[in-house]
Amino acid sequence: MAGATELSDFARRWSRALATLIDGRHPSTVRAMAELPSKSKGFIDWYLAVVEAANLTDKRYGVKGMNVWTPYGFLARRALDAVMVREIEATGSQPVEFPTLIPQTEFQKEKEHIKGFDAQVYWVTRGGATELDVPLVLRPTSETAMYPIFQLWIRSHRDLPLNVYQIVNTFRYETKTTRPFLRVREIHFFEEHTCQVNEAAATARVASNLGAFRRMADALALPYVAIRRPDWDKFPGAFYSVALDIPVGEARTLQIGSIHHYRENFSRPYGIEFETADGGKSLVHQTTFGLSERLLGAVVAVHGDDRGVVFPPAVAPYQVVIVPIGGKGANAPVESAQSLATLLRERGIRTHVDVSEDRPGAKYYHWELAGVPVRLELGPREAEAGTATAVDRLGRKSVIGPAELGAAVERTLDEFRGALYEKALAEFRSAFETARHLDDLKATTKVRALSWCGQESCGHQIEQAIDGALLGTPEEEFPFASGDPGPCIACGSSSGTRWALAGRPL
RNA sequence: GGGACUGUGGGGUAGCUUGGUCCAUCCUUCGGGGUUCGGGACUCCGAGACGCCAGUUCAAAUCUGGCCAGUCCCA
Repeated sequence: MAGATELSDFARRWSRALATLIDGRHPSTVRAMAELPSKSKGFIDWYLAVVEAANLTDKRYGVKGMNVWTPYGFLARRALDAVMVREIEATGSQPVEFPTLIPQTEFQKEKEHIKGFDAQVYWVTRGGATELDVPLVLRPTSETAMYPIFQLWIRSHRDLPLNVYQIVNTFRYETKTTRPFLRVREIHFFEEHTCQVNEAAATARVASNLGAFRRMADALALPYVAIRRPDWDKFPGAFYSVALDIPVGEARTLQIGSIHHYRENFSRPYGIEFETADGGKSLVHQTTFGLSERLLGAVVAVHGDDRGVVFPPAVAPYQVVIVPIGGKGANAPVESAQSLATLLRERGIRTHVDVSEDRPGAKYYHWELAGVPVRLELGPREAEAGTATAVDRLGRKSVIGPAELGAAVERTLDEFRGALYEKALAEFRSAFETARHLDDLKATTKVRALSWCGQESCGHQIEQAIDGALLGTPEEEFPFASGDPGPCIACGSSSGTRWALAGRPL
């Protein structure tokens, strides 16, 4: 009984939310207004409150790790998808979509891979009342779905490279605590899979992916570090893995993406072979590149503040909100606001006019919580003069117009993205510190750059000391890891040492 | 997998120790009216909850058991 009531209430709420989207009223509802905890006082409490208060997600769905994408959250996700699609297609990748279910027989072909995922796959074992002869896996990732087909698609070196990606939902039975966007059981997953003619070409594809990610992260104003994971922490079945990590919250790190070089590890069991130019046979070398809604969580975690979410323009559901202001006998200039919105939309700027009954101050708080990059205030006199007051989400105020309003708004958005990046970069830099002794790692509040000889036993000593993980060795230039690293922090040996990073993954 | 804890309107809570004063408190939210509008206005009216099932009892939000859901710690 209670269940039925909840469901209809739920349905009512969301049909109302969708209606507000369509008719241009608030798509998000401010919840827990006065009770946003402070980000500095407890990162995870703040994070959970913010994603709900800004109405990016509804986590009341009754299955652990599976949350509802609200209209507002979905718009952000769609914008994020657009960034990923734009950048990956710019590197010559094409969209595909493979089925959700994978036969056990295919899933088992690469033995490291299955060992790595066995504990966290969902199984489909029945169709109706019939037990399936071959149980089906709900894809945790799509190697084993795609590669039998790649084997059919690829016959000659002229079929290479094969660069394809898909954005689909994948499933992992997480046993740890789940968090909206950061750790979920139904993952909104971007995965590129490529087949290359040889190892060097695959290595070049990894580099190309790093470039694509650089551009995605720029759009999101997210500083990050690319790290080659130690052997014991690479993707199951990979030759090597490069992770994209950011520091987050209280001395934690978050992996926001990964790029893997498989060499022939999968093409061998799946028989992905081609005829070379000289008539021989050769196995393809494969790579993958994975991202997810964690990027959205990272955007919230990195840019958000005590007032709420802060969206970089690229993923903001609304890039500009116009607040018409009346008073002292004058009506709010709604018409002017609407025509300004039309002008901005014609330039491709996602614009919303807030014509709700709230007072202006309440609207400001609302849209700040929702993370809108730029607010345009439009009073009666401004409407007459053709100007507007622009305030960005970092609180920087300027008067724009009367000429070139559209261009001025574009510039404001762009400068906002730049300022957001600078702010994030300053915090990013202060999250790292060099460590010279194992003792430096104890109770650290920083991600540590340190010297490591490459031996696994030393790696584990480091992990124990920091109560976290040896993240690996920087794959790209990194300010805290340049010059001679000195002797290994664990064994003191000076031979073969490299800079490495250690931290505590969230 | 082992252990601990927690479930009260949409969100956050008071009440639980010591059963009755509770047709359940306060804040927020939601619907409606008036008034207001350059940083969370005010006011009036209205809506909305004891996770589920059993048990103890004259009487259960409160005690007991089971289930479900969630959180944290350990492996």
